[in-house]
Amino acid sequence: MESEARLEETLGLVRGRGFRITTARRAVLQALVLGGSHMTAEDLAAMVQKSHPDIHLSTIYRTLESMEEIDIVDHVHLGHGRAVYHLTTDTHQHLVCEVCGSVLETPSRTFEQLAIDLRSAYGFELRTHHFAVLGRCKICSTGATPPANP
Amino acid sequence: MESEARLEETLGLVRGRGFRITTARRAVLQALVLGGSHMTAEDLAAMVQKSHPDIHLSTIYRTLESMEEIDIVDHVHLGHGRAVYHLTTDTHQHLVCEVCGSVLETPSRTFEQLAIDLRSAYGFELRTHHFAVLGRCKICSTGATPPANP
DNA sequence: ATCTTTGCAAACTTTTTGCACCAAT
DNA sequence: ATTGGTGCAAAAAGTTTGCAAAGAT
Repeated sequence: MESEARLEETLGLVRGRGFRITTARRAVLQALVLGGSHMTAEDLAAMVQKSHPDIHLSTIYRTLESMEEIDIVDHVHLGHGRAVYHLTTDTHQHLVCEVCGSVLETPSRTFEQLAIDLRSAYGFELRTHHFAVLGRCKICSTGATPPANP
Repeated sequence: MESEARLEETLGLVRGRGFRITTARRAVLQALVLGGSHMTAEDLAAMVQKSHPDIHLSTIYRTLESMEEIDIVDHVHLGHGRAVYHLTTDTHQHLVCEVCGSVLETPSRTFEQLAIDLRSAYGFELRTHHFAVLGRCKICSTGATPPANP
């Protein structure tokens, strides 16, 4: 099983950085491995609590925070408040439809040219996969309300 | 005065859409015209309250909501919670440094190629100037912690 | 044994809402 | 005179924190 190996590898990193391996951390990382890459803290809590009902939401937040410190996890704000979390090994972008809320993934490569442009024009180092791109998905953009974009 | 004209023009749109012109709306739109394009609701409240101390923050939010409905105002989430608001006539992008928080503006044109790519690959209509781009500014990216980006 | 991490409850921040009053048309 | 807008206070929604107890090393 690929995902098992991925979990163990990640746990190795955690230990390597001097952090303890706890039930909560194992469970959260497992949920991140299995659950895809648009999981909110609450999604993760729900998933984790299926097997470990007393792992508290605040523990999820603290775990995520620790994992971000050591670059194992990253989060993205999809626009309307709640953040979504994913393993840093998932390198992709989110295209979020602001009409229907659907999320499309695209490889980071799509943003390479933009990164180059911003670097040369402004010295700005784009952190791809740390922001969501808003717009309208194929279905919603061909519907009644056309995009109000120039 | 250019900004006066801009305010009156905007108020015309408000009236044209069947919305009433109130002291609060005039004041908020004025603040948006004068205050630049990274103003949070609180920033706007502070600005408005200099001359109209009893315009409540909740009124600011409701005004912004109404103005968004009729496409006069748009907002962007800069990552860490609070949203910033701007007139839709300000068409530019925000490059937000996730280390120092500074905000750089870039013309929408910078994102034209990306918009074209996303449209052809996914049928996704990018809404430029509705998202913030996170990364590290020139100063912060040459400092101690290098960007963790491939 | 030590020092991290957790559970809980409570605080916090940003935004939204219910309701009675006020004001623009 | 109507009906839409506002002030206030209180509720949501999402996240963070203080503290004492539990758990990993």
